[in-house]
Amino acid sequence: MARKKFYITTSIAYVNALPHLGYALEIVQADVLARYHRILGEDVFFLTGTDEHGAKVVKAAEQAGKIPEDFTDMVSEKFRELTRIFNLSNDYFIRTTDREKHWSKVQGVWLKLLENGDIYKKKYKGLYCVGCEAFITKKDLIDGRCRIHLKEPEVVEEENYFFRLSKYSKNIEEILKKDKIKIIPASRKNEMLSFLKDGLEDISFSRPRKDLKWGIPVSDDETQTIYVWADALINYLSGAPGRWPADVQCIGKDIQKFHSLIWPGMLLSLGLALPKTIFVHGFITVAGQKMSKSLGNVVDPFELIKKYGTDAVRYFLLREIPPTEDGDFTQEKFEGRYNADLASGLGNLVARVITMAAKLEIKNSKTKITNKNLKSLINKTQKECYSFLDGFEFNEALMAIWEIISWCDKYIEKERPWVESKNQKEVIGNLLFAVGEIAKLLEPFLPKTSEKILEQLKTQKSQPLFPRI
RNA sequence: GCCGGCGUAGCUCAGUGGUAGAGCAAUGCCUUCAUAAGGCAGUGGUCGUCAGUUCGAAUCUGACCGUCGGCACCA
Repeated sequence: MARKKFYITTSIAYVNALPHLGYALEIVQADVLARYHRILGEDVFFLTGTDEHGAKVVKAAEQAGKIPEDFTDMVSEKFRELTRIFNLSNDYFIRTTDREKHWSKVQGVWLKLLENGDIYKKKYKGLYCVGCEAFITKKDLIDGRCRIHLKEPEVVEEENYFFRLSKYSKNIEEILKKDKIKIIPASRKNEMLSFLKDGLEDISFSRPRKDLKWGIPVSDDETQTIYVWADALINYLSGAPGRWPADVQCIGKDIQKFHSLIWPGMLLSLGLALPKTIFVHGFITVAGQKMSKSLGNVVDPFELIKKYGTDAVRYFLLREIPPTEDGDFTQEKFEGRYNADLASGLGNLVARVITMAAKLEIKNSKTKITNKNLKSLINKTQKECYSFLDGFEFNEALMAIWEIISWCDKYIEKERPWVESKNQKEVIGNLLFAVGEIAKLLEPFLPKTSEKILEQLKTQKSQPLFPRI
């Protein structure tokens, strides 16, 4: 029998700025799911990458004194490095500047949409701010003036290609209502449904080449550049040939609309299958405030990892940040979690068990579980853990695992296995077994730590997993 | 403005009609195998405010206050 396929994607990161902790959350969550489904024996493909076109990137490149080609190479490499330091198990890293893999696919999709009659040319009327050298939206206005340049914008008309999204509006509404694409959490689905009530409008799919050179040219019209949606979303096809449809697409709440409305519209037009689940995570605030350059409170994941280690940061993101809501980062919260859960909890338990086993020369390979309560707790926890992961509840899954740790600490206190007795070896045997099971359960979340624990069980040499801060 | 979420111990949150819960932090005691780690016990809350339904409300209803999010071409 063929193995069940599992295709999971993250959004592709926009390379106008360096990676921050919020993006790390998304790739770590996706990594846990990918690793979990590999454990289930499924044929997993895990895709991530970078989105590299558009005016903002050109601007950021200029500010950095670089040409877009070099700038995007540099920033994209930073994101690739992020995947490495987080120990990500992604199978591919797609870049939208990849002409061979991505451009050709995008242009092919464009032609298909055109063939289906879903792309047409239309005059686009927009508010253009001379100061910004770009179209701005009503949101950018204060008293009818651009909030940056305090000038009234001009109404400018230009010709764009449009995608007939309106045609699929009813269809998309049905799809979301019937959970043919399951949006998690439900509150995000409701947002989309309320949006769909009024029906969707057609959306522009291109910009004049003169305004946007850094992008993929429209297949049969050199005067136009393909706009972000028709470019970036295609990465899910170009980055993993033969893998579509995705089982899970991990995204942030800011780009929900594109994934829950525009993307399904495109797929319907193309006659492709729909993604099964869209998982929408929240944002990370810093001491209750939005992370932003202007506030100067952007948390650099590279520095965090350098200071605390990969798995400590993974643990914080998965345990402290609610999966689908905003969560808060502070140094105090981070170190609190670290000391309480990782150093005193997991790390300390592993150390005391291994030390006792080593002293008595009890080989892990010969241990078996004799305590019925422990046995049923482990079985129960494994089931819970898997079902929490099916529901994207990473924090709950970790809490369940930590119950075993707590049980073991109580068990040690009660049995006092450092005192010589006739069941001393049996007790330590049970503990060794439990620690091994904890390590196995932790693999999707803290892969390196899991490995270290299993290694220590073999060598019986205790080394601190998480030195106390 | 419209729509939706939330407001429970110092902090983070669980708890959808029947005598208020967990983890962290703080306190006391016990213990020493272990990363000054572990165990036990207590402390700690008029469950946002007001009104209503009910024998009985954190839990249902309404109003109000506070807070957060959504309301398409920035991704």
